[in-house]
Amino acid sequence: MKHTPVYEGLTAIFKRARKPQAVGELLTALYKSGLQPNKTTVYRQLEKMESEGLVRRVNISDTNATYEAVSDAHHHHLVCERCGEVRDIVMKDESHLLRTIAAEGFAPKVHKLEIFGLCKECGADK
Amino acid sequence: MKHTPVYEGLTAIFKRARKPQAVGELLTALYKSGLQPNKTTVYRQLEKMESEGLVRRVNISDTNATYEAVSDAHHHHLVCERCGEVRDIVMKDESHLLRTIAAEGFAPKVHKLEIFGLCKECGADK
DNA sequence: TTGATTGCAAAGACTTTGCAACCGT
DNA sequence: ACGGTTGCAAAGTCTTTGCAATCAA
Repeated sequence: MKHTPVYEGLTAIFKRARKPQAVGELLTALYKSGLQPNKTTVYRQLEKMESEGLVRRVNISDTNATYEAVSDAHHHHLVCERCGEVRDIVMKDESHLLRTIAAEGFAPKVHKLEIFGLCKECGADK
Repeated sequence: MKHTPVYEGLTAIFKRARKPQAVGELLTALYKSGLQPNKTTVYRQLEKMESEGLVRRVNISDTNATYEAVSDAHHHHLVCERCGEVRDIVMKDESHLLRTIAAEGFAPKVHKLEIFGLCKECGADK
């Protein structure tokens, strides 16, 4: 694989990102880091990084492709509907979930769980 | 609320649908039932039905808005990546999930769980 | 009658594709 | 040199909006 500026820029951004990144956010972040790649290039790099297993697409937005680093431990997302904060949450035990699925004869590969609601701060000052 | 043909057509389709419906599928189904509404009308009716709490949007596709009837019991989706089949699955006990979330101080409103993998048939003939 | 609904065309947003130029190895 | 990468423009999809005409209550 080639080490191009955009590739390394994206890798660095994902490394320090504390929440999933939309394509537009990634583009902005790249500009801030001194690169000005074309939007097309970002799409193509993300496609490449996804096929390499470095990032995965997440379902927190209906309208914008959003990615996060795969290196993170398996987790899900708490999405605040008011302030937009996205926090990772680790389920302590998913065996019950997996057992239920297995009973259906279904072979799960990936599952995506997103919880929408109000975060601690937004739920408090209401 | 008005009882228009498209509205009633959509209601009937959702009633007999065994899986979430993409906008395109809904449009096709409407045509088959003798209606030929404009695509715009379908989008607008879905928007209205969602605000009325009759349907909800689901996350099984990254590119197409997909809806299901709200009347269904709370459940999640098993999505076969090979044949595209979508089956509902009811989790017997979600209290563990809810307890974990509560520990974060987060007030959940809705959560969406989609499991992608191979259904019984597609997993077998491989 | 009156406000909601509809169709059509146009605009909008996001994403993908084609192709020539460019860059890293 | 060679294959992957990039930028630009164009095309493609899905979705939304404006507006006048139409329809249901």
